[in-house]
Amino acid sequence: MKLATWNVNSLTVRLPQVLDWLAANPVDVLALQELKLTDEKFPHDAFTAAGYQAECFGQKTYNGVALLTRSPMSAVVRNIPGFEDEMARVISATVNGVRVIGAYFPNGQEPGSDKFAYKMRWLKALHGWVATELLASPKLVLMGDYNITFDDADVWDPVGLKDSIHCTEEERAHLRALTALGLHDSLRLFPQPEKSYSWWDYRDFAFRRNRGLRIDHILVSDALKPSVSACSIDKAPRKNERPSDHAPVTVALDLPH
DNA sequence: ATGCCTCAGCTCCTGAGA
Repeated sequence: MKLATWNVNSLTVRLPQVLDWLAANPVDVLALQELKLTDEKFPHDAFTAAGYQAECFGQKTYNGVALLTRSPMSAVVRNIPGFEDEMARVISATVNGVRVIGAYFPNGQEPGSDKFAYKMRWLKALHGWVATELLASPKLVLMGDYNITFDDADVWDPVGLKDSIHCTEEERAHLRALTALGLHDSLRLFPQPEKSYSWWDYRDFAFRRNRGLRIDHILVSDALKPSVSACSIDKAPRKNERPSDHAPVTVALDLPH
């Protein structure tokens, strides 16, 4: 079973690239973030033709998430139950016995801002909910655009960006609280190239200079960890014309069928 | 550096992203 996550920064603009990527990378599950479109505009037909069913949670202009799967989904849940939120950031479903959560974590803008405070509240709510989910569904994958780096290895300029958004100790403490639930950073279970990032600013030739951050993650639960056989970041779509600023991340699980 | 790109929308500028 292969799963992937990709912040596409407008599905309207990126749909052809998503279809191309799926054709070349026929994963079983793809979590999408930043659709930037409403449910009525979600391209169900295009994904059906590509062999995927979709559950979407759209929103106008900002946010919006979806899950694409080859097998049927059950128990689809939108956002974090019990956490009032105007923004469409989370969609979860059970696929082939695995609980899959796709999430677009808040950006936070700047430490000390209202948006940062919202990010902290959201992270706390996510933690409580995921803890409950793990009890009911030990085989769980939490993947998406976390908008948080784990440590300096995830940052192209750890000195210059120290304590800036995505790199603060407060954000990282929330990320560690998630891993403390028994979740594992899939990418670091395997050797990776030096300076592996999943996002690069559109400006200043950041991709060409590999000035990026690793903020898109796939966390797998204790129960799934022994079955993880690979995890990688696919930089190829970032080289497309009109790319998303994020690259997809893929994980492979060896699960009995 | 109040910049740099990119996207959506009450679209020819602004807000937000990260």
